[in-house]
Amino acid sequence: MPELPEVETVVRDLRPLLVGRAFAKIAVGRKALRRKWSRAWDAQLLGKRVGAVQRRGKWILIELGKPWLLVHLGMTGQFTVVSGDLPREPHTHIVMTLDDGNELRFRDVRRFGSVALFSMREHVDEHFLDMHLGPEPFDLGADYWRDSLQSTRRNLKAILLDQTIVAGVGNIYADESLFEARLDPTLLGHAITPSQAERLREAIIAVLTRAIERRGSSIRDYIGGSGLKGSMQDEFRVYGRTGAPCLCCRTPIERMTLAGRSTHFCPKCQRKRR
DNA sequence: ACAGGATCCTGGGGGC
DNA sequence: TGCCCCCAGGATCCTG
Repeated sequence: MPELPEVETVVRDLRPLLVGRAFAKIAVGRKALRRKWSRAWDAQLLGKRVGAVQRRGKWILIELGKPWLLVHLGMTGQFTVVSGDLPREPHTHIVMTLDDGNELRFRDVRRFGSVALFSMREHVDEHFLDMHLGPEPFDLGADYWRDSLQSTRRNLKAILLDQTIVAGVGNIYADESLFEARLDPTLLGHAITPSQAERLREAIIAVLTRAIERRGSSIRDYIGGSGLKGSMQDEFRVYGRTGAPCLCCRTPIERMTLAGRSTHFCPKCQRKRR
């Protein structure tokens, strides 16, 4: 569900509500998330004060002095701070009561998300190294990006979804970026010219930046850290617009499966050229 | 090296 | 109303 813009929005929403707050109480449901909650983490969290809230790729990082909480929203995760008076919605798996009466809640219908505690920041960074998490899209070096594309025979859609090449892009923004760059999603990385690579790099940054300004896309489950929805879904140019006219040339948007994910594109604007 | 499929889950929507 | 099938902002594992 949430890609970089949605995760960034959650982080920006949570930051003012969490920094300086301490955890007074923890309640964890029985159903496991992608990582099982360790009871030992309760004691490590209680009484700790939040020092910082950060994002890396699609990951949320919360500094608690020495320990760090690492959260991934999966497909349907919601991470919000709300008044403790509000009823808990179904599928709320973790509730952390804050010292101001609010609650930090993790809700996730499909439970593809994960929440884990690391005893120190270095362990979080090691975790990212282990998974070979790629650079942030905004820090993508032009040379690194071009070389990454040209050294593989995979198609552009698969490359964009690969978190080890660039972190944070998911199914929606991969499609929107490819349209922005007017590139065919089936083009192979090694066939990309330097100028096409650069166009795609700039397109990713432009699309993600606009999406962050819109607080991300709320299609089904996504809400920000304070419960507000995003509005980027109103500006999709290809994602979810199968059969609808291309906003540039009126050609019906097509849909195909690539890298196991539905892929939306304009067959005319994104046509392969030679 | 890479594509494709299955898996982990739950719920919504469409067709019959 | 019920049932069945397909679909979903992700990531990982296995097969060919």
